[in-house]
Amino acid sequence: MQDVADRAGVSVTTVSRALRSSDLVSAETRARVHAAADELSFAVSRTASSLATGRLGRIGVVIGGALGAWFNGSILDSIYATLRDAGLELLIFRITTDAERERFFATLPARRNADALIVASFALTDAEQERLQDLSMPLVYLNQQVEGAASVSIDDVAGARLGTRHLLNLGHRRLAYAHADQEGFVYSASRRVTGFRAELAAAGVADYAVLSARSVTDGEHVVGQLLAQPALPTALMVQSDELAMNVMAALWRVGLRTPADVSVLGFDDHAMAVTFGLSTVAQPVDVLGREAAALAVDLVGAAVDPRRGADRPRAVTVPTRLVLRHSTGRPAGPVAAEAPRPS
Amino acid sequence: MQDVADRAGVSVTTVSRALRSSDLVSAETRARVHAAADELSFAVSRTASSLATGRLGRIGVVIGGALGAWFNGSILDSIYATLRDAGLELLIFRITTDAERERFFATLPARRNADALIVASFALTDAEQERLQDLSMPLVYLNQQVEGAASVSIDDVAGARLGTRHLLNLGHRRLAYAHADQEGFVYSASRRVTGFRAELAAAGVADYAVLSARSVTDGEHVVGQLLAQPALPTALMVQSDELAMNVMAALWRVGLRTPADVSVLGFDDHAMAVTFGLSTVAQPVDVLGREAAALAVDLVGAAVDPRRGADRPRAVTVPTRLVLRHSTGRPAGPVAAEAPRPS
DNA sequence: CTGTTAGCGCCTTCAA
DNA sequence: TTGAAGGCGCTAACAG
Repeated sequence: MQDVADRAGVSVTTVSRALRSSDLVSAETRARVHAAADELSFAVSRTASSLATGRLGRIGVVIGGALGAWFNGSILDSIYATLRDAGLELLIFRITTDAERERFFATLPARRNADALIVASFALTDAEQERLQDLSMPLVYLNQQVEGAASVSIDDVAGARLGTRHLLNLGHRRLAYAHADQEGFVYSASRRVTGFRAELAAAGVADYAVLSARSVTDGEHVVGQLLAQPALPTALMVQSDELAMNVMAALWRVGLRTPADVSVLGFDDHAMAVTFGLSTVAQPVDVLGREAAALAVDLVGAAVDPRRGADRPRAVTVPTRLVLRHSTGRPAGPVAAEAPRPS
Repeated sequence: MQDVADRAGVSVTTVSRALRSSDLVSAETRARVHAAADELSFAVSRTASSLATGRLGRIGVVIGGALGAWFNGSILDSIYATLRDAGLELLIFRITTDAERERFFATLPARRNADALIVASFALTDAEQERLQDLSMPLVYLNQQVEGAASVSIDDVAGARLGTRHLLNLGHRRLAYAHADQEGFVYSASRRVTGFRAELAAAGVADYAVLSARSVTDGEHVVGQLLAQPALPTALMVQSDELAMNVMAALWRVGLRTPADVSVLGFDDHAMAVTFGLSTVAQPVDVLGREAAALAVDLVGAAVDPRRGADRPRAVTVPTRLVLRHSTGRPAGPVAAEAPRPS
């Protein structure tokens, strides 16, 4: 910075101000400084300014599971975009194993290393939540409600009801719900089955089964259980698109067609859902990420300037919506369904 | 740090050393310091140490396209894991639009903000490459060869030949290759078609077509062109799994079965390929990411301590391999193919 | 093995 | 509108 100052014939202070486009610098001086900086292709060291200002300019995101997983990748995309617009960096804390989890909460590497933390779809224990409070830094929870903390989430119950209602409206009266055993630390969409049950109860339909898979990839097992029912359900709601697609593929393999033989409805709106024509309850990941990031940015701002504290609601709920493609249709009956089928 | 020092009854210097587990501190002192640090739940500020040491402890990754895209997400996963083991952070520079691209190369935000840069599957112009050289920081290219720079990549030509040979070995003599128009700045696997052609030439097979899609999602268009051939090709090699899956789905929709009517072979080994039984030429993303990160770490080390310069080869090539599932089989003939089919 | 002394590069008073 | 001085928290010589 000293060299820029020399070249522009001003002091470092002025360079600092000019580069941050402070209005305490005359337009002319500012131009001169910028020119000098360009010629020297000088860039301010974020590290040094962080040290001086006490603000890191960085928001941490705690992610459970692989970054390549659909939800994680998508959410990172929208968080990234929002932070970037705010001139902030994204710092990822990925947690994939129990060991990593323990280590994260033991050492809290985010301490003094980010201005705020977004906890993305990661089911925390009470102890872990408290531990995070100790960080005494702004916290935003994503798809997880925490007493007194800022959060952004979808309403899983409402979403599942929405989907179930669709199946009901199509005329299905013998249904099933499939979910994957939760993998421990990753956020579990377990409230969805509650919505499924509630909607059926409200409609007076009691003929349904709840099936489970060992993993999100285990469509076979779901189909196995489906076939074991006294009478084959005509519609199946699945906890996530990923599992739903595995179920669809398994269904096709045993010669069952969707939706002619069984309707399949997913949840999420996974990138590949379009490809295979999976109808689904869409979760607006882009909105989720954007809102969470915006909240984090706000909270950081509020921490600096307490006057603008409550700009934004602290707990926002983002609506889900139904996306109809080709995997749901009327149950087979006197008049055969005519929706396009994959086989 | 001062408070830890007070509590442990030593100087800040000693605290600093103890916390970095320097062997210049007695075991006893170190224990005392660690105890004090724990009690105060103190964490070293990376920002401050960066400023003092001149090393950022951070590796930048330039990524073209969405973080949620399969390749990007997967590569980030393996890079992350390797960096984390080395105690380094990951800083993402995502570039999705031309505007972002220009801005990135104009401002070079990575300058003074990362110790090294990994350029992931992002086709750079010569001017852009030079611009990066100006950064004078260690550079590692991923799936892109740059004169004199470190790189990690697969051999696209060899991979495509491998896949083509498989189709040939199955008995196919009328083939097609499908690719998506490159999206401009994202890395293009255009060398793959070269491998396809070369292998066919070597086998003396001249009966083939090259089809193109407008996007990676546009399976319909590929199928349209496929059906327009004088005689339906019995096997189709596709540039990427994502496009291949869209093609498969389109094929099924028009009533063509894989592999009974046409074999489909992808390239990548996308996470969803298993689900839909897509045979493919696997690209080992985990190895790619790990090697690239390791190379970056080495180069940073070498920059500090020039003695250990050439530990690791500067241009590594990672082998692809064939993964056979259910989308490829013998062409229909006197004896019908019996591989499982999705319909 | 431990402490003292100087910065790292920037930003924020305070003065001019 | 500009500059000078001091300090952010840590680490790297240099002593001892």
